[in-house]
Amino acid sequence: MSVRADEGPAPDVNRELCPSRAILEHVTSRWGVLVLALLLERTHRFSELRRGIGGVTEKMLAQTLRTLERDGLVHREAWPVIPPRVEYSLTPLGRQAAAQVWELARWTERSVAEVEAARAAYDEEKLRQAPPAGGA
Amino acid sequence: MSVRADEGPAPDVNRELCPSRAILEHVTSRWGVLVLALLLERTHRFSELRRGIGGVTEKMLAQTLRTLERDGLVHREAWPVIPPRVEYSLTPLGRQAAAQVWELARWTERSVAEVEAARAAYDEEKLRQAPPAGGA
DNA sequence: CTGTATCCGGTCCGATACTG
DNA sequence: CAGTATCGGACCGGATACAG
Repeated sequence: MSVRADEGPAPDVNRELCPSRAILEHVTSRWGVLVLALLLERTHRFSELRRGIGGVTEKMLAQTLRTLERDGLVHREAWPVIPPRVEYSLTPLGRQAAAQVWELARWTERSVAEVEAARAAYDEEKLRQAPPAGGA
Repeated sequence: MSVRADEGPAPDVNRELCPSRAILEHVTSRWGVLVLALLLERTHRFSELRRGIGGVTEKMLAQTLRTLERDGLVHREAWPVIPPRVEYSLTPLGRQAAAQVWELARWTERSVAEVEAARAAYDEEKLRQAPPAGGA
């Protein structure tokens, strides 16, 4: 089984300065993932996102939304009313991104138990190899 | 169209302390992505990975490899010979992870042009809205 | 309600030197 | 060849205060 089927020459994975690095970091950023996931369901207001994501500060949410908006993944629509009303939604490109990170997030969720088991085994093995004097 | 078809209640996207967050950051980390991509092709030695990934320091490569190994994604095999020989490969779980991040990386590569166009449009719009005095 | 500006502590990461 | 130890700067991100 090869993931790299005949789908072209593939990304320039060896280029650390590749522009796709920035995009990847935006969509997989701590709050970026959660924002995309929420917007995948439906349009949300700023405060709805804030409540929907526990623990995010206004600064980071605004910053995350700006970045995703600038990348053309999120659409921002503001009504000139008092109090202000701003709604965020996904662009078509953003829906693609959200779908990808969503799949990755789902894989991660599915694998949590297996990963934690691997960590426990790794840590125990390290302990056996490095007994703290008197381990005999 | 909904990405969230009937596939269960979905990940706890609203839990920022979710253990899957750490896993996600490991596999999408700067060097993690590149390591997984290279190992997706075949087994590599430490120095091969170092050369294959331009710009990575020994420290970061070793750190990345150990993290992925501890998570059960990468298998490390060392021969007790002089000079030392260590080979890294993907575990079955690691192959799943690599496939996912590979897909995401490919989407990112495909979207670079569109994203950059969006950025240019965004920046120009911002300039038009914030003329630096005398813009008329 | 929807943001922006500032301060500041923690963390990451690169450079360097050293070890088995 | 395959790492580890340490240091120091850069940057991320949280808290707070303030603005439209």
